[in-house]
Amino acid sequence: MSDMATTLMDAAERRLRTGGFAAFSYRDLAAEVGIKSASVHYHFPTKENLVAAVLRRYTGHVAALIDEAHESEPDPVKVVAKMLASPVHSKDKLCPCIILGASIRDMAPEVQVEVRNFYQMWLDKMVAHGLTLSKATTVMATLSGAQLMALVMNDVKAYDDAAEEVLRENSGIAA
Amino acid sequence: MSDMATTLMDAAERRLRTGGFAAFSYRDLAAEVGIKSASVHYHFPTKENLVAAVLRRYTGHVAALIDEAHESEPDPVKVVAKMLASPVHSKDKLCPCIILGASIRDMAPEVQVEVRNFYQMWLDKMVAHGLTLSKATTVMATLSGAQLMALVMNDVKAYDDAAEEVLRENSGIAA
DNA sequence: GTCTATAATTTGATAGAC
DNA sequence: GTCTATCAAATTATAGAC
Repeated sequence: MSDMATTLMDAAERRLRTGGFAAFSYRDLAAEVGIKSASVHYHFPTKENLVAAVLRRYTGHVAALIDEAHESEPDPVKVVAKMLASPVHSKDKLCPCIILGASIRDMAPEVQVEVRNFYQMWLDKMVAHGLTLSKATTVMATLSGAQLMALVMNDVKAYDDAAEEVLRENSGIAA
Repeated sequence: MSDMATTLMDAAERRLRTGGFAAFSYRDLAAEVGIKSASVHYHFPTKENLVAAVLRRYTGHVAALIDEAHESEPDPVKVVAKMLASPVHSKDKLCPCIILGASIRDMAPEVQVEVRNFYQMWLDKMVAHGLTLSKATTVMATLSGAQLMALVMNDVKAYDDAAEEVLRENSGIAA
C-alpha cells in the first residue's frame, strides 16, 4: 500500500464518516491531497473500490481496538459501549458503517459486503466473549441507534443515556 | 394539494425509504408516474422541496397513527415498539428519517429540519404519555438502531430481539 | 505516478410553446 | 399542467503523453 493510497483512504474515510457516499467526489479527494482526479483512479479504479477498501481497513482497525480493549476489560458490553462512544464525542467522526448501512440498498454489492462484515465482526467478538447472539444484536442495535440519534438531534446526551442504560442492564451478563 | 402532487410524493416516499436521497432523480419519478421531469418542477420547484414535503407529511401521518394507537394502548413504549415494527416487517419501507438521518450533514437545511422534527415529535408524544425525556430518547434510539441492524443484516429477528428487550425492560414505567 | 484532455452520462433546473 | 428543448454543471472514468 503506497503512501498516496493511504492518504487517499484517510481523506475518503473522513468524508464518508461526515456525509456518506454521495457527499464526496474524486475531484474533492484529489484537491484535498494535492493531485488530480485522474490520478486517484490509478490507486483505486472505481469509487466503490475505494470505499470498500476504506471500510475493510476500518473494520480491521476496530477489530484490533476491541482485542486491545479486552486485554484489560473482559466485559464485552462495556467494551462496545466505550468504543462506540468515541466517534460520538469527537464530532464529524461517525461510524461509516452506520452512515452507509442506512442506505445500503443503494450501495454497490462490493460495498454492501463490507458494511455487513463490520457488524458481523463485532457480533462475533461479543459472542466469543460470552454474549448470546440475540443479546449481542440488541446491544449493537441500541448503541448504533444512539449514535444516530445523537447525530440527528445534535446532542451527545442521547448517546450517553442509551449507553448508560445498556451498561446498567447488561454489564456482567457474559457467561 | 393536487392529485399529481400527491402521486409524486407517494413515489418519492417509496424511493426515499428504499435507497435514500441520492437513490432517485426527477426523471425517475416522472417516468414512474407518466409525466416528464420538467413537469415535476411545476409541483415541487426543487428536490429538497419535494423531500421536505414528503417528510412533513410522513411525520404528520405517524403522529396521527400514534394518537390512534393510544386510544386502546396507554403505554407509550408498547406503542412505539409496535409502530416501528411495521416498516421493518414490510420490506422496502424503512422509516425515511432513519435513512436520511444517517447522512443528515449532507442534506439541505430544509430537509434537516424535517428529519429532526420527526424525532422531536415522537419524543414529545412519549413524554406527554409519561416517559422521562431520557427514557424516551433511549427507547427511540434502541428501536431506530434495531431497524437499521435488521436492514443491514437482512434479518428481521434483529429488530424483534431489540423490541422484545425494550418492552421487557420498559413496559409500564410511564408515570 | 501524475499529468492533460476529454469522453460519456446524469443531474437539477429553466424557458417558452401549447 | 404538461410538453419539447435545452442549459449548465457535475460526475465517473479512460486514453495517452511525460
